[in-house]
Amino acid sequence: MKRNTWQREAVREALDTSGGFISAQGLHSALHAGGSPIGLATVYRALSDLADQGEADSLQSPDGESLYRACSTTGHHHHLICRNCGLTVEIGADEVEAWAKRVAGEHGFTEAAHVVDVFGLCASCSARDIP
Amino acid sequence: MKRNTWQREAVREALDTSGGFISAQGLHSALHAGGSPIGLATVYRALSDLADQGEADSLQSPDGESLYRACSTTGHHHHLICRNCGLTVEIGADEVEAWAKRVAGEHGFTEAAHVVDVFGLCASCSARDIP
DNA sequence: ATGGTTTTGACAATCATTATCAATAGCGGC
DNA sequence: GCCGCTATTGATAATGATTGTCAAAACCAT
Repeated sequence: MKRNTWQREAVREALDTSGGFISAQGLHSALHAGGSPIGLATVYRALSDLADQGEADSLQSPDGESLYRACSTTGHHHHLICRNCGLTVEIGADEVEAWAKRVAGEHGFTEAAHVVDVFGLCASCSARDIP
Repeated sequence: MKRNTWQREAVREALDTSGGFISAQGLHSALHAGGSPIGLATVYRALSDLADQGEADSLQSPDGESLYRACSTTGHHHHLICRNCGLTVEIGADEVEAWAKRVAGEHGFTEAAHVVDVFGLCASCSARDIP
């Protein structure tokens, strides 16, 4: 049976609040900064549970960290992420789904999963012009 | 100044031989199995050099390891990878390039880069078992 | 409130990767 | 070919994220 604990709620809420993608360690720091005595291991567990249940998305930062984010869209989708400020836009991508499935099929591959993420500079960061 | 050492050659050759994506640790094991006394740290350095020079592609496996591969196509391309045996097919993806650029533009993003990789089971691995 | 279980959290363990640094080995100049 | 300078190597320590351990605490149906 699955139980409801304030720790899980805290993680869920912190995720919602953060807005963009954040690491487990980062979330733990944020929670501690907010006065919560939650343990690091618990944050990892909660995040991985949320990800399993589809309540959170996860992806790997370019340097190998796992990042998490509360996703509003419940179905399968991808992300457009500002590499400067972290602003994230959820994007549906039927086009890409179809393409991935077709390409996999053409080469005899089955059980195709895919990783599709777009990184760029959002409008305001572009305007401000980053080096 | 950059020097040519048999170690770097060994890594380059092992990469060519391997065919698919392989981890630094895996390459090191393979080299040792072949009798080479090359050091692990050296393999890491050589791989990261090759990746910098564009002689190798690198990507992160779903579980966070960095994988490397000698890429035959010099230009921009993506990969279709067997998650069981590592067989890799290089795929051009004009469709996806166009899509990524368009989606980024629609949201005011600039300097869009993208990560697009498809993981699946290749024909022979599909035919053989796998639960 | 009670009991049976799940969950927590401090800490150890693991795993990939990077840094350290003395010893080694390319390479240009002789 | 031989010297010397310096980049490179490699054994090992260090790092940093993540996972495992397990007794104590918390949850929930009764």
